[in-house]
Amino acid sequence: MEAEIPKVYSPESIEPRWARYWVERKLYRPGDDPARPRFCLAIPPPNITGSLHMGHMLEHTEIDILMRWHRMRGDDVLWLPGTDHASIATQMIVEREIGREALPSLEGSPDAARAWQREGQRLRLEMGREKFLERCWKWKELNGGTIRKQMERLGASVDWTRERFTMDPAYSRAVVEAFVRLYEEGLIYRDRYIVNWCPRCGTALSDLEVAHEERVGKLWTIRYPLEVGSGAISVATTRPETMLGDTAVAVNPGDQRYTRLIGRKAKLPLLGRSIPIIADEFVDPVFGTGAVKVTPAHDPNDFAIGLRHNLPRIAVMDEQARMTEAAGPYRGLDRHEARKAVLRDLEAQGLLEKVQDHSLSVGACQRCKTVVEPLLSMQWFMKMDSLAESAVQAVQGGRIQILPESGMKKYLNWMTNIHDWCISRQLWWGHRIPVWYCDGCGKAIAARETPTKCPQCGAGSLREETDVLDTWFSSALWPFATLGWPDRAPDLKRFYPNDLMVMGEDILFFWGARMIMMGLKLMGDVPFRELYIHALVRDAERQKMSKTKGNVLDPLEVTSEYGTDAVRFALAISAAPGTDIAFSADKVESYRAFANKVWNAGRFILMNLQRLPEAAQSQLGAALEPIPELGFDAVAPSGTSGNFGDRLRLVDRWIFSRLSAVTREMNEALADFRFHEAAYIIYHFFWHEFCDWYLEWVKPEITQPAKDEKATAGWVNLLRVFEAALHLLHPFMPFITEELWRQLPRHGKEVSISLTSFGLVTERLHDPVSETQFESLQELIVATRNAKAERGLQREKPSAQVASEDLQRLELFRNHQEHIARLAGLEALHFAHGRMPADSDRIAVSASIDLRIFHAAQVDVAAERARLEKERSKIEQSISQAQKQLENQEFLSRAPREVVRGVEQRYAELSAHHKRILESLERLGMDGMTS
RNA sequence: GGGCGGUUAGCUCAGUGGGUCAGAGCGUCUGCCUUACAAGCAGAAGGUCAUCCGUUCGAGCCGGAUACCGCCCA
Repeated sequence: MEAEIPKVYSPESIEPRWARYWVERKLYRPGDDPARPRFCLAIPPPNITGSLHMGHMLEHTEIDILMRWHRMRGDDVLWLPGTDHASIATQMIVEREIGREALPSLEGSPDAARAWQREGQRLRLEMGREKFLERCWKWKELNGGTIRKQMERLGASVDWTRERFTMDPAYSRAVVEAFVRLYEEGLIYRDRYIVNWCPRCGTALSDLEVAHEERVGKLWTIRYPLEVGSGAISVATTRPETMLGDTAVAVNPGDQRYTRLIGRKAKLPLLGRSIPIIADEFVDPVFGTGAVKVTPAHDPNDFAIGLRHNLPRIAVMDEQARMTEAAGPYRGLDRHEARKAVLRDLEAQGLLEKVQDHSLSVGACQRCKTVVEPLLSMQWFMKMDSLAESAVQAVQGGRIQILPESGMKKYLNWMTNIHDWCISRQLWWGHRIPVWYCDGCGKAIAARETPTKCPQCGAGSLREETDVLDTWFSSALWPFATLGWPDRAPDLKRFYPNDLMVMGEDILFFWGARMIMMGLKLMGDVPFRELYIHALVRDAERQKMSKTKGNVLDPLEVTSEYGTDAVRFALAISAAPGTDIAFSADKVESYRAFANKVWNAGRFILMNLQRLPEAAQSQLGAALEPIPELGFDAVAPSGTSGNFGDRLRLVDRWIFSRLSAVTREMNEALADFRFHEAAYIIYHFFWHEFCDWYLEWVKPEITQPAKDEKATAGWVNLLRVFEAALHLLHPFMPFITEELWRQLPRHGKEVSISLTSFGLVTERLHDPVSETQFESLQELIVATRNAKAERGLQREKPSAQVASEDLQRLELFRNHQEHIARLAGLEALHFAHGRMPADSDRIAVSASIDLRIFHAAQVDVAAERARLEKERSKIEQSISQAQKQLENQEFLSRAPREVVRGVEQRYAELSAHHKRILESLERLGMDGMTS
C-alpha cells in the first residue's frame, strides 16, 4: 500500500499531464464580470525565429508567478500571449533556407551558412516579393508553434484564446492606422539622410540596431597638398577609403596652427579635386593633426558639417558597399579592397605620412555582425521630440512606474537624448509602408486602403512604397493592438491600460520606451502602469550566455532533467531586483531537492491518511469544507466555529501564527517584485518550520491510526497547514502543488489549485505569545542535541535534567516533556527549580536555563575548555560592545527608549551567560590537569 | 566622453524605512540508512561587509573620494 507513492519525486510523470490539463480546460481565460478588479499583462512577444532561452524562462517564470498570485487573490487576470514577426531576422532565416535548398552539397562545410545566405538573397530577388512572402508565411506556420509548445510545457498561465501575432490581419490593420495617423500629423516624414546601412542585409537600421564595439584599428595621416603653393595640410583618418568622397578639409576655428590656411584650397590626392579648407567648431584640435577630412555622404558628423557649410555630397560607395563611378579608378572595388588600393597609391605618391595603432568604436549590424556603413539615402523617419517629452512626463509624473529605479534613470537618460527614429527597412517580410507615389505629380499618399488615383492630380498611375516598417514600430502598438485597436473593442475598454509590463533591460529602449510613446500618442494614455525590468540570466561564471561561447542552457533540457518546478524555483529565488542571475545546474539541483522534500511531506501525509478508517477520512473531508461566510481562515479546527485559539495545541497556534506571517510577508514581497524573498520565505517555512518542526512534532499521532474523534482534530490542523502551504507555494511550483492538492480530501470536484485563494490564513491567527513559547521549546531541544553531539553522544539516548528559576518556563517544558525528549533524543527529562551547581557538566542553555545530560562518557577536558574559551571570547566582545553603548550618555539620551532597553536587556543576559561560562571554565580547571 | 550598476563566508548571492543583520544555498568537516524524504536527518567550522574620509549617540546600510570589475549610450 505504501509503495503506491514513489519515494523519489519524478516531475516528468506529472508535469506534462497538468500542462495539458490547464490548456485544454482553458482555465486562464479572464471572466467577463466588469465588477471584478482586473489584472492584465501582455507578454513581451518572443520572436518567431527562435525558441525560448533561459532569459525567456526567467521572464515567464516571474510573470507567471505574478499572474497566478493575482489570480489567487481574486483578480480577473489576463496574460495575453503572442509572437513577433521579426522582420529582419525572419527574412535572413528564410533566405538561408532557400539557399540551403539550392546548394545542398555545402552541408557540413564551414562557410555553408554564409554561402546559403548569399545565394538565398539572390534567389529571393529572382523569385520576387510575392513568392518570397509565401515562403515566409509557410516557414512561420511550421515554426511559429515552437514557442507556444514550450510555454505550455513551462506552465505559463496565459489565455491561449487571445493569442496574437504581429502580422495577423487585424494587427496589420492597426499598424496601417498608426502609420497613417502619425503621417497625417506630420510626425512621420521622408527625407534623404545619413543612416546606418547594413551592406549585407541591404537595409537601413535604426541607431539601436547598431552594436558599437571597441576595436583596434589604425589612424592614418594623409598629406593633402595645397592647391596653390608648395605647402600641404595633413589630416588624420580611420577610414582612408572614404577620402574619395571628400569635399572639404576642416579645422577648429580656434586652432592657431591653421588660421592662415582657412579659406584656401587643398588638392584631394588621387582624384585631384579641389576642396576648401574650412573652420568648424566640431573639429577637436587635439585629435590627430587637428585637421580632418570631410566626407558628407559617408559620415553623420561630416554630413552635419556639410549642411553648415553647404558642401556637396559625393557618394563613393553604393548599397553593397562597393565603390561607385564617383570613385574614379577605384570604382567596382568593395570597401575593403578600396582601402588597400587607396593606401597603396597614397604611399606610392609619398602622401601617407604616418600610421598609428588606434582604438576606435566600430558599429556592426546587430543581426549579422557586418560593419555598418553610414549611407546617404531616402528613408522614413519618426519625429521623436514631442513624443519623448510626454513619455518623460508620464514617468516623472508617476503615471508609469519603472522598477527597479535604475531602470527609470536609464529610461529618462535615453529619452532626453533621443534622435529621430529611422523606421523604414529595405526588406520584404514585415508591414509594408502604406504609401503610394503618384507618377504624375510625385505626391506621396499615405492611405488605409489602396488608392486608385492621386488625390492631388487625379493621375491613375501610382507606385506602392516598397519598404517595410521596422519591426519595433509594430510591436510598439502591442499593448493595445492586441486588444482590438483601432476598433472600440470590449477587451480594449476592459484591459487598457495594462497593469504591468515585465521585460529585460535589453529591450527597454527598443520596445518599452516606444510602447510608452505610442500608447500616449495613439491611446491618449499610458500602455501600462508599472514596468518591471528583470535581470539577465548568466552562466555560473557570470558570463553572458551565448551560442558562440557554448554556455547556453536550453530551458527544455534543464527542465526535463530536473523538472519545471525546480527550474522555476531556482530562477525565482535568484531573482533579486537589479541583480543578474548566475545560473547553474547546481542551483537547480538544490531546488529539485526542495521539490522532493515537498513531495515526501505530501507522501507522508497521504500515506498515513490512507490508513485512517474510512469513517474518519470522510469526517476529515467534511471538517475541511470551507465555511463560505467565514472564509477558510476562520474555520475552527474540529469543525466547530468559535474560539479558535483555545482549542489548539501550542504547536498548532505556533504554526498558524507563522503561516499568517509568511502569508503577509510573501504578499509584501511580491507586491515589490522581490521574487527572491517570496521564494525564500515559503522555502524556509515549508522545509525548516513545517517539515523540521511541525511534522516531526505531530509524527507519533499521525503514524498511529486514530481511533476516536479527538485524534482527527490533529489531522484537521495538519491538513489545513499543509494545504495552506501548497497554496502559497503554487505560484512558484505550479505542477507539484497541483498534483498534491488534488490528492487531499475534498478536492474531488474542484478544478485546480490555481483557481483557489492564495492566503488561507490571515493576520487573525498571528500569535506572538505562542511563537515565543514554541521558540523556547526549540531552543532547549537544539541545545540538547548540540550538547549531545559535542559529547559524542549522538547515538546514545541519555537522560537529562533541566533547571530554571523561571517557573512558567519550567511548566512549559514539563507540559511538553515527551515531545522534547523524543526530538532531542533523550530517554527521559527531569526538572528542577532553581539553578544548577556550576560543574563541568552543567550546560548554560541561556541566561536562565541550565541543562545537564547524564552520561558515562569521559569528558574531553581539553576540547570542552577550548569550546568554552571560544564562547567566552565571543560573548565578551558582545558585552563590551553593549557596555560601551550603555556608558555613552549621548546614546542614552538620544536613542529611542526601546533600543536602549533592548541593549540593557541584552547586556544583562550576556553578563549572566558569561558568568556561567566562567564558572564552568573554573570548574574545568579544577577537574582537569592543568590550569 | 555621458549614464547605470557592482565589490559581504571557499563559490554564487541576499541583506538600502541606519539600532539581534553579520545571513542563505552550494561546497567543506563530524555523526547518523532514526518506518516521509541519503535529492535525507542531526550537529560544526568559516567573513576587519574593497579602501579611506565624513554625517550620526550608533553605519554593509546614508554622503564624498579612491581602487578594481561590469553593462548601456555617444
